[in-house]
Amino acid sequence: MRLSNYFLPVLKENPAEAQIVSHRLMLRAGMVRQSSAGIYSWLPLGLRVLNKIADIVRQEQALAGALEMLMPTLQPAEIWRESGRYDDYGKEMLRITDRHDRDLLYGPTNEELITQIFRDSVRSYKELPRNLYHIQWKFRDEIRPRFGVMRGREFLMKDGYSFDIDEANARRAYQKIFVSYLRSFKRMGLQAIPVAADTGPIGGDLSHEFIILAETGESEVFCHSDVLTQPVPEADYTADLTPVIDGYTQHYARSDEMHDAAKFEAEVPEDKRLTARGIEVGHIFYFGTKYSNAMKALVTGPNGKDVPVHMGSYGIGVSRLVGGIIEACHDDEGIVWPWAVAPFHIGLINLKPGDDATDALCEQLYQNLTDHNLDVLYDDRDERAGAKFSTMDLIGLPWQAVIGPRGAKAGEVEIKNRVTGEKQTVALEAAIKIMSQPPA
RNA sequence: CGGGGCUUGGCGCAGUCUGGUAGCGCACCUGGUUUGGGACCAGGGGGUCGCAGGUUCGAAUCCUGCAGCCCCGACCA
Repeated sequence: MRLSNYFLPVLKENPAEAQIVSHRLMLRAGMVRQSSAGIYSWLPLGLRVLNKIADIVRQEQALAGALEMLMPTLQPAEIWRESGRYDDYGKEMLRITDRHDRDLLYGPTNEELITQIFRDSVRSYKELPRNLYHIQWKFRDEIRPRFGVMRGREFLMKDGYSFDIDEANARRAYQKIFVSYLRSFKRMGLQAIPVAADTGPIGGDLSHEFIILAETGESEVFCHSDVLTQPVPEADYTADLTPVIDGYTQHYARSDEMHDAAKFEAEVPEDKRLTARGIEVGHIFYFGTKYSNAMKALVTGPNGKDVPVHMGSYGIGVSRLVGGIIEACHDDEGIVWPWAVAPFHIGLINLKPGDDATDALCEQLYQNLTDHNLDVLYDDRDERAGAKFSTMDLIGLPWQAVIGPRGAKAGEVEIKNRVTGEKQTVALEAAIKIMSQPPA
């Protein structure tokens, strides 16, 4: 992509309304614009990151056997009355009336709708297990939206739902998603800590929040530091996952909501106690037959009797992750994107557009990198060098490639590692080779 | 919803106390000089001061009401 053709409205100064770093940087880097409180437009650069995160989620969901679908944002009130949540949900739910005076709502989550779809289509245990998910915009009319996209009212969420014949099978479905979440966050360059979460009226041990560490996080995490060194498993979903899950869950790990100081001190040796702040980016739980009972989602079992299906639901805050990743990955100059979610891999800076040799070498490198399936943002604008450097640092692409008249004459490219700031001057071919890989 | 703060060109702000008809920096446009870390000079365009009402000869400034946004708390991916 040529920057001269792109829409990248960067801000030199910090917008007054943005208090936390990810919000400031997202506005400054031209990723989002606020529409109203907690509601954002995603500009081209921001949308690229959002899509990269969603694609990682998609790939990992597919490996775990989940199927993508797409449900609408607007749902009829009736099914929520069936489950009993229409009244329970309160003011957080945005209610809408159409021209025929029918009650609709902008979905804050999709248990009811997926349960309706499932019950209308599945009759036999032989069609189980199933795991269906979608990535769709949600709306929760938060009392106080804040922190940019981290706590928006409208947000993009991957939400998945599993259907099984009994609790034992549901537990297995839960484990698969547990593993897929560990893998997904890892691929995004994040260290996620699964912490025990409140299971509500269902009880049991099958609810976990996934929290990434960040200074500005809203949650406080208390855990055994060995949780941080647990291996992220291979995507082998035919294996017994229990040992992997136990590796994580055998140690104390809780957020402030569930924290038990006495238990923490009793179970965790002093030198292993980790207390840190974090951001909740995922939440999974098993809720048994809560919705299948209320909404009569029954299947006929092997014995010929109808039984309600056992369900679980699994959420990842896709739009929140954009902010979360920035909270975890930035420095004084701007964002420092992990390779896997970077909007572009490489920022190519032409220091002197109009200079024939410089233009030619830039074009050549741009073409070669693109041919290697790398995403390149080529700054071909007629701007001063300093402005280009600052913009590139701000938007945080993993590699910067700088070509000016000096280098063009020698056929050399200066490449900069955005993570370390380290620069080296190399020949064209070597530059391509180096920048094909994530910076160390 | 409770507490606090803010609202003046695209962005960041001053002016409000002590009413006199709007200013600064950045950005933008034109010309020139510059050109490896957010250039310089000259010229120029753009706001009636969140909205509504009131007081006054006169309101960004005083009064009343409303709205939006931000921060702290209770709630959430």
